[in-house]
Amino acid sequence: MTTSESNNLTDAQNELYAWIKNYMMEFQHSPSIRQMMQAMGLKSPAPIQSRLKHLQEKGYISWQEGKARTMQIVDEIASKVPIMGSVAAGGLIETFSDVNENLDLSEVLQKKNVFALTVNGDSMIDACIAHGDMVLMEPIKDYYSLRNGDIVSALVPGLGTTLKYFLKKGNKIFLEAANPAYEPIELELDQVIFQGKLLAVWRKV
Amino acid sequence: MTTSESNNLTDAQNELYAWIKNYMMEFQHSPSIRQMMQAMGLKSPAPIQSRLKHLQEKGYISWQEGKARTMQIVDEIASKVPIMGSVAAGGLIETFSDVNENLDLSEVLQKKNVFALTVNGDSMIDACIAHGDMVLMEPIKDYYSLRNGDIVSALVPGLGTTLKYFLKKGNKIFLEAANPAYEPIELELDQVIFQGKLLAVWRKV
DNA sequence: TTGTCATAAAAACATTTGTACTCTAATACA
DNA sequence: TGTATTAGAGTACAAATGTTTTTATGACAA
Repeated sequence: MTTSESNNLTDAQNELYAWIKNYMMEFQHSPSIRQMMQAMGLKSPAPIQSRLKHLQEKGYISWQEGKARTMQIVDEIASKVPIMGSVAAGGLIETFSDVNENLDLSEVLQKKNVFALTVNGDSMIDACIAHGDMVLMEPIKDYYSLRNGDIVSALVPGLGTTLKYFLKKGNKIFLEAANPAYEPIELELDQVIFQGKLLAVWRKV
Repeated sequence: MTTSESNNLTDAQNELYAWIKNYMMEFQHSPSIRQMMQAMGLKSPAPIQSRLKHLQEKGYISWQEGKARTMQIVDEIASKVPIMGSVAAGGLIETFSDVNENLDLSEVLQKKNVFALTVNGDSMIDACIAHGDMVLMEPIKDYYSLRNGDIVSALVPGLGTTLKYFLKKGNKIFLEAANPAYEPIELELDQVIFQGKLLAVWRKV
């Protein structure tokens, strides 16, 4: 039994596990044993079964016995992460409690036609949106669904696309930065195209 | 053909589609036709076949012909979002280009044992981590893997868990806030337990 | 060597499962 | 009212697939 990784899997098991995760991520369903057989360069399904059994015993995967392509990756996969509690950023009071909630990122991603934009510049820095952040946006179906204070990406012809607070006063529209160094932009409704409304911010360190 | 939703599906198709999405989200694999049949309260697979065909024709799902449980939801599901370009937050220069990259949140989530914490307070505000944000953390296997400048969640016995910059100077460890209003905490190595290292920040609006 | 263990191949088997076909009931429409 | 269309039930079938069994091979320790 040769192991090279720091987990408790053999090389063969590791290779299979990695392949499975990849396949399932790409195709949204489980591969069949014969597919895995081919991918691993084997000529019989038996070795795969054995490896799968080990992976299952060690808690990496599970499946419904006798049912085709019913594997599951046991890991909290995809978009759910356990919330372990809260950290004080200041007060130093809270402690790790084993709250068993999950942060579900897919909640946001499931909306129709969500798209992402890379943030360029620091005009929204006071809203804690920094240069390099990814903002997840929802297409704006209806101008009237916008509320004062929403953060929107707006296309101002001749100027480009910008991320700003939306503010409506009477017939005027103001695009305000969250950084006092930038002046608000005053516009008529027909001078601006609203592309999206901010749903979430994502920053990878 | 009775439709009630705003999309172009019949009620029956809508119900099935919703059920499928749910099933696949929960089990990480495709249901079989007979499972759908039961879930829809039908006694024959034919109607499901027909509904699936319609869902496929309208671009909602796809599958590999003849292969069991190989459905896919066509939507950008789960953790990938198309990156539509960049927005100026300041300069007003960039324009929507149809860059065809994807923001892949799962890249971070795939790491082992990632967990999330709710941020309490404003001591990291200058690092653009605000009260209420969720921080995604990676467990720290090895103290020596920490680099100066990493953001860590640390348990200081008697004080609690806190989110701070990690800084090591000689034998001393400093936990520094990203807010000048807070004093750095000076500690010995054995006075602190490092729980996690910051991978990403998530803020839902 | 000998025996044990794990892995791989090969073949066979039973079940699950997608698909196709026919028939009936319900519905829509002229 | 009658006809066309659609949805559902029932059945049958072939392919895909998980599972089992038997045998062979190589590594390793006694």
